[in-house]
Amino acid sequence: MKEFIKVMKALSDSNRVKMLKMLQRRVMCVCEMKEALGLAQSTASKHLKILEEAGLITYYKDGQWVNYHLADGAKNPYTASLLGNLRHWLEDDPEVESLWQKLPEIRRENICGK
Amino acid sequence: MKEFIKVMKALSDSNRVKMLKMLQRRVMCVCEMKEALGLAQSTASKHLKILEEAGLITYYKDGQWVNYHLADGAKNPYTASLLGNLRHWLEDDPEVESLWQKLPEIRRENICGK
DNA sequence: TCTCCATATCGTTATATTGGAATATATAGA
DNA sequence: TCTATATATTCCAATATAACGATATGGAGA
Repeated sequence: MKEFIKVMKALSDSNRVKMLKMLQRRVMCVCEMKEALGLAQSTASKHLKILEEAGLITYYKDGQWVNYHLADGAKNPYTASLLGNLRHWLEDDPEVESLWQKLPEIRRENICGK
Repeated sequence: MKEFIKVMKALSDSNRVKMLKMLQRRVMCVCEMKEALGLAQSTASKHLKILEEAGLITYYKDGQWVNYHLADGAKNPYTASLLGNLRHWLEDDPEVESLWQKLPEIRRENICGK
C-alpha cells in the first residue's frame, strides 16, 4: 500500500507529470528541466528525486551532469503500467504540447554555464 | 492535465484507496465505510466526495442511505484504466485483506441507528 | 408539521507539500 | 590544489490536505 501511495503522490503534481512527458521524448539533465518548466534549480532537483524514489525515473551520471530518463518499471509493480498509460495519456494536453514544442531549443550547452 | 491530477490526488490517500478496494466487493453506504475504516462520519463523507469528483465512484440514493459504487469509467478518460488496474493491484495487501475479511460483519443495520 | 437519522458541510487544528534562496557536495579542468 | 559549474540539501514561508467535532440538510415516518 505504502509503495502504491508513493507512486500516486509522485504523479499528483503537474510539474512532475510534465517532467515525465518530456522524458518520454528524450533524456534530460536538471538544468534543462528547470529551464523548460521555469522552476528554481532546487525545486527541479527535488521533484526529480520524488519521481526517482517512486521508481518512475532513473539516472546515470556523465561527468558533472546527471541524466534522467524514464524507468523500465521493473523496480516497482505499478510503474510499468502507469508509464505505459502515460505514453498515450495527455498526448493532446496543451501544456504538454507547448513544452514539447520548445524542447529542441532547450539544450544544456545554451542554458548551463550562463 | 487538471483532470488527470485530480484523479491521481484522489488515489494518493490510503483511506480512499481502501474505499475503492472495498467497493470492488460490494456497494456500501457512508456509515459502513466509516465503521470499516474507523473514521469520523464527516471524514468518510469527504473522502467519498473526492473520489466521486474524480470520477472514480458514483452513488444512488435509497431513502436516507447513499449507496456508493465504483464508476464505469466512461465519465473520465483515466478512471477506466485505473479502476481496471486496481482490480489486480493490492490484491495481496495485508490492510486490504483484513478489511475484506471483516466486510461481511459490517452491515448498515448493525451500525447505523445505534 | 415534527422528529429521527443518514449524510453533507463548516470551522478549526495538525501535518504535509511546494516553492525559492542559501548553502553544501561533487566533478572537470587549469 | 584551486576554481568553476551542475546538482543536492537545508531552511523557511505559503499553501494544501486530513482529521475531528459541531452544525446543517434532506428524506421517512409518526
